[in-house]
Amino acid sequence: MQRTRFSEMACSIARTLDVIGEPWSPLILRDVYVGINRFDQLQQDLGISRKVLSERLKWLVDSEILTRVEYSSKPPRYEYGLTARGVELCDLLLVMVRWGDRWLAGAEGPPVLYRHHACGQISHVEPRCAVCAEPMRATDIDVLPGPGMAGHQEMGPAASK
Amino acid sequence: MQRTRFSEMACSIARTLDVIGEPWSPLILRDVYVGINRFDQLQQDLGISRKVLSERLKWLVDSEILTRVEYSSKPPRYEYGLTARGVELCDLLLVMVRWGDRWLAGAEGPPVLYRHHACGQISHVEPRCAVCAEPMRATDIDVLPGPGMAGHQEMGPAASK
DNA sequence: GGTTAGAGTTCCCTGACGAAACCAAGGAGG
DNA sequence: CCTCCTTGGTTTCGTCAGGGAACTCTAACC
Repeated sequence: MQRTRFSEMACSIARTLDVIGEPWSPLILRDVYVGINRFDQLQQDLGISRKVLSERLKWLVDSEILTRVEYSSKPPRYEYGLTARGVELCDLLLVMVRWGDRWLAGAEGPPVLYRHHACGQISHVEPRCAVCAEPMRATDIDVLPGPGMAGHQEMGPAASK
Repeated sequence: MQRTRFSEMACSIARTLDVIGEPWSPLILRDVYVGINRFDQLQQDLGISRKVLSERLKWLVDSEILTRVEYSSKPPRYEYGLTARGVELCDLLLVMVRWGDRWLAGAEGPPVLYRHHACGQISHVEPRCAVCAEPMRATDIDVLPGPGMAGHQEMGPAASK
């Protein structure tokens, strides 16, 4: 019995979820982003089984999210780094942080703060329109079929909001 | 043997992933957002098993992402809607769309387009700083321990980038 | 009564995850 | 030389989540 193949859906959300739609990959991405980039460090920081970590790392490298770089050849030793698409995927993490801080942090407040270089303030990301730079939330948009929708009938959100 | 409890980690990303860190919940969220909000519609659109759909819907309602509203009492009939926190979680979907369109759409182009009400253009979200409105990407920030980090040693990304 | 619609629930099997043990290839130190 | 440590895995076995298919319940309609 086959697991659902999200990569074959005519939906960018589903395709993205095919790459990163389980908890460990985003958390590994986050660790690599903050500089925790070796196998044992990752395993200890995340408390993940070595087996799952090994599989996830391979998946992320094969998906071109991470690079695997040999930092010592005798004996062979490896570090992981972000690719360009991996760096862009970190945007997703920042949005998760904002949502988690807002709704799940409780009275303790956020465990991690993010200081924006440009303004020097502790801040969160806000989604804005890439064209006009005004806020662009789910309630601010119409959803239309795109060129990649031809030939696909399922996952067909042609409905206008 | 217990699955890892991401909700107990001192990390907003992990906590968010505890709520929505598998593929079906974000896809259900998306469907409800575009107006596909009844059981059979969801099941058909997503091609998900009725069992998993039922479980995921219950989870999302219990997590206060979705509401379950009776639209007919004889016989009982239900629709699902977004809560305020559910609407905010849709930001995550828009970021997924942007990444998926950019890296996974291939030659066909994006399956779905998003038109921003304010400027009327087909657009994508761009993460910007909530304080100064300048772009705020993963490469634009320092990561610091926050108030919710006290008493937690694991998941401790105090490293400054 | 039979059929349809809507919203699930149950059962059995498969695939992913978790714990623990094990493995290989080196380097460092005695 | 041998032992221990480090690094980066791999293997095994049991648990948990997902998938397919069948089933259930409550109504409305003919």
